[in-house]
Amino acid sequence: MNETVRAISELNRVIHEPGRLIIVALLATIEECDFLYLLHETEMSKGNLGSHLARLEKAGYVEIEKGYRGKVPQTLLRLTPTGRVAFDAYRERLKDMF
Amino acid sequence: MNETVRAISELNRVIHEPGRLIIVALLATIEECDFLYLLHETEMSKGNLGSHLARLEKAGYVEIEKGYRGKVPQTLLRLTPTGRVAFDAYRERLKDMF
DNA sequence: CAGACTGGTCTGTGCCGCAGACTTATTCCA
DNA sequence: TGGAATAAGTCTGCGGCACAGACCAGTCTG
Repeated sequence: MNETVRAISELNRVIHEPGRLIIVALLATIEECDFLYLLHETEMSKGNLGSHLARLEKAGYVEIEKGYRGKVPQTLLRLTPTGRVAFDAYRERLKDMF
Repeated sequence: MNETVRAISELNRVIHEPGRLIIVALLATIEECDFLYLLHETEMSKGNLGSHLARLEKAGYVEIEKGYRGKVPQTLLRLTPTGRVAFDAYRERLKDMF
């Protein structure tokens, strides 16, 4: 098995999925945002976005903080340190690929 | 929608899937090989490899030529020009991403 | 001629991406 | 003040896909 093959087969599948890759890439640059921002930016459906976020949280890559802005509920999303490490590692593997 | 998001959401899903990405990346460098070479190199199961190849053929990215080596059947795999273009485009998008 | 090897194909299963309906709470407006 | 509209998600169901492994047809080997 050559190095390219190894690099690809070791890609982090949680991050590799385009829907989640978008989320992680966004959070990596903007630090923090709310659900609606992601909803508009990604153009996903609410259901899809919600499930991707749940998956990222389960993996320990994203922190989901449910709170209020005034009386309106608001969910804030942040990349965890673990998530950032995983994302950086993912990008390194991509570079190895080519 | 920012540029990174756009680049990711326009990624070619056929190629993006790691199983097929391995196949395409291999074929891009070695030009031609047979089924068993891929089988060993990728460490996939036969069923999985066969279905990925079928999908790539359907997309017009890989050419599957069934023939014989002596009396033993042999299937040769090649990237089509379309496949090469698609792969190059995929890599360009990845570069745009970061 | 039995058993092993080559070179694949077929079938089944379980997970996952995705959309949209549903929910609860608040605010706007006539 | 009652009803529509909006915010902010959650829940449910469907279809498709990745993947493994059983199966098969032909060939070689002892």
